[in-house]
Amino acid sequence: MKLEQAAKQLEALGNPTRLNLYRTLVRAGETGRPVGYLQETLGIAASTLSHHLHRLILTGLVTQERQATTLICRANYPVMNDLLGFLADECCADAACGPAVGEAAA
Amino acid sequence: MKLEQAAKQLEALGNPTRLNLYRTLVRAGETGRPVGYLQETLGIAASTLSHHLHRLILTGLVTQERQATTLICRANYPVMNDLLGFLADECCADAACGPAVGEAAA
DNA sequence: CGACTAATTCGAGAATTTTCGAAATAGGGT
DNA sequence: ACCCTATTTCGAAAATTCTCGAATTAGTCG
Repeated sequence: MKLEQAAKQLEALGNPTRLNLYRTLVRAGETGRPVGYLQETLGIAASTLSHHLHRLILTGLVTQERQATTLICRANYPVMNDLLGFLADECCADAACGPAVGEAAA
Repeated sequence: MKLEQAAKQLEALGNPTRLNLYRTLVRAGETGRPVGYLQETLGIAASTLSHHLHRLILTGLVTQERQATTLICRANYPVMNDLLGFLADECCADAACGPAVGEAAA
């Protein structure tokens, strides 16, 4: 069920620490960021970061790739777009949303 | 701080029951839905619904308006769009997102 | 192979969330 | 004014989350 998955992803993003973490990765782009760098940047315990990272990975929002001794984390853009699509999905079905559907005129 | 607010809204949507509730309202559009209708549709205790509704209202995602004896609930589209904007914000700053930014070529 | 660094897992306590039923409140119509 | 229905608030139990430090695992480089 798609709703369950979307809820899991939203929940994953619905924590200040994790949202901050995720945004850092989104900004980093394809380059990604090593776990250690994130730990210093965010200023949280390594175990706490690992926990949050794990949650983001479980939902598919973040991926990891080994590069020598460090793990590079990256935002998974397609998954994010999917989620955005899900949210925007039924929106505008009744106007009052964006200026691109029915134009109910002002 | 915007991030805190976004996290609160995402957290509000990050619960299956609430996401379901919210989507129902999004689909309903400007018409909105009475609390009682939602309660029957979702099949949860009235007090539980009230609690979830309260959270969505606190974050600004949902609004209520009295209509005689019933309360009409509506999705707050502008707030949702704001949230979507926040998420999509720094995305695409590094390509790999949509087919419309940098085209880093394969 | 040995040692060193990077990161995760374990264990645990405090705080928050989720859910419900019962009781209280709110507002309107008769 | 009174009652009736719609909704919220109260109180409370079970489950989950968040955070940390200590110990462990993973993998690389010499």
